[in-house]
Amino acid sequence: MENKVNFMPKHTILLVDDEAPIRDMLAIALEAADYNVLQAENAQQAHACIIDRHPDLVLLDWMMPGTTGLELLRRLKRDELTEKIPVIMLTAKAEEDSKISALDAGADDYVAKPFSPRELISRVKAVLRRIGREELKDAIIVDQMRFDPLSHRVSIADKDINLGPTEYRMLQFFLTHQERVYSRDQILDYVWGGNAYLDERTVDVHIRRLRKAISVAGHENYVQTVRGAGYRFSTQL
Amino acid sequence: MENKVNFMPKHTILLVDDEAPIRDMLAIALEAADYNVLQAENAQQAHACIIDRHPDLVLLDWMMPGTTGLELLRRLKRDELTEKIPVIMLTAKAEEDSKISALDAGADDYVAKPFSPRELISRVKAVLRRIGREELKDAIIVDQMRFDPLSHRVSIADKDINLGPTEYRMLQFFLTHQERVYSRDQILDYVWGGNAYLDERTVDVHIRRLRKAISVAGHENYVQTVRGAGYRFSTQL
DNA sequence: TGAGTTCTGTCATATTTATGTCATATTACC
DNA sequence: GGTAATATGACATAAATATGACAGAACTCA
Repeated sequence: MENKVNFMPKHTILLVDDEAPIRDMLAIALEAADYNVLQAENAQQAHACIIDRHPDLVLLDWMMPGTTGLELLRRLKRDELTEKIPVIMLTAKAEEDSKISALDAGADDYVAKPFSPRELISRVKAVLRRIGREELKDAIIVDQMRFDPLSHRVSIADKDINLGPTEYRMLQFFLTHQERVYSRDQILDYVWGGNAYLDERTVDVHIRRLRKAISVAGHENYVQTVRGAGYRFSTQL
Repeated sequence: MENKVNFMPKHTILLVDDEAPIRDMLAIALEAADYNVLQAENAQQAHACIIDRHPDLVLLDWMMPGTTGLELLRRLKRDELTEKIPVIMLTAKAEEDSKISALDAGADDYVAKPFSPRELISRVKAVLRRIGREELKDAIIVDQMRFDPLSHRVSIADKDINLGPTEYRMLQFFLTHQERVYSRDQILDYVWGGNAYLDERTVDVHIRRLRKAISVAGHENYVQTVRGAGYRFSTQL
């Protein structure tokens, strides 16, 4: 059955396990559940990948040669850049010890092998749901503009604004990353997701569409062009 | 002879315990008290069952091999989908510790073994009464529409509306979760129950059926399409 | 039991809306 | 004024959603 996804951000999941067959098996299951899957076979690769690609969730094997999963987990939670990325630990046995240390170290959940792909996916879903909830809960208000992720509504001066999906994501990105310039490249990465190979000029067009849409009471001026560098959302005009 | 249910639907109770004899004993008692009983012998089964069948209440044994009852309880309370399902913990000893952790973790009540079936059932009743009162029983009124779960009736402008079972559940879901977008996936989860392998487009069709059914005095406009995200029930047009 | 009815999920098709690219205009900066 | 960067409008195409039809399940009621 073709399960076409609507075009909401496919979630990206990084799978870290030293055994290739297990990785492949899980990757297939996850892809069937419509996630983007990245793979790493050791902690170094995994760390690089996390920095690089910002996966939405990490599935981390407990036992690995070299740096163990637990150490990687600790490292992730120590770094501000990565601490928010949810991690599900995969443990070989239902050892009380590992469970406790994993949760202590900040894992969001753990799954004891052997587990069924279905169970894993329902855990993944649950964690993403929970994280998503915490992150996007609050409405963001700037001047007269109200951005409400829960109801997926944007209004300015109490009047609803109609945004296309891309403009919506773009605005959300800007609102959560104000006062900072982003290159077209970065914007493509964040708003379109890592693997979109698009013309950089496309960003310009969507910037224009966004500006047009929020042109009420001068709110378009918050989306600022930074010549030679990119764009910035700033309340300082 | 089928004993026709009076207008109150039977409550469904999930019984989680690793010892089959105890499960059977309790199941008999609960069925005698006119509940539907589901059973699970470990946390995994239980979790799948909860996602799948949405029981009205869970009776959860404290000690089980593998994932313990407490962990399952925590997991349930962390996930929005399941956090509202009331849980009564069953513990082997009247340890103050477990009592406290259980209630801390969000259990609704606590019964120490050994207990009499009668006692258990009165606890179950009490919890259901409490929860039920908070949740299900009041009619919901939106504009001219009246949704009455007790009589299982929906009317608009005093005229009865005919809904299929799925549309009824969908409307109930929307009415209890207004002003918020839900993806097709989430709607499938909530309205159909966890593991329905259905095409996402099916949601569209039922949305259309629901809209058609409530197309009186413009009430269909409250069911709103949010392009790229899902659907929303909102009284703000 | 079986005929009649309602309900469901899936398709194929229509309709609406969004996307990305271009060609061209405009702007900022030297 | 010249040049490179950005803005803008138009447009073909792609994508998402709406709709109508249909066949098989499930349910009703003799």
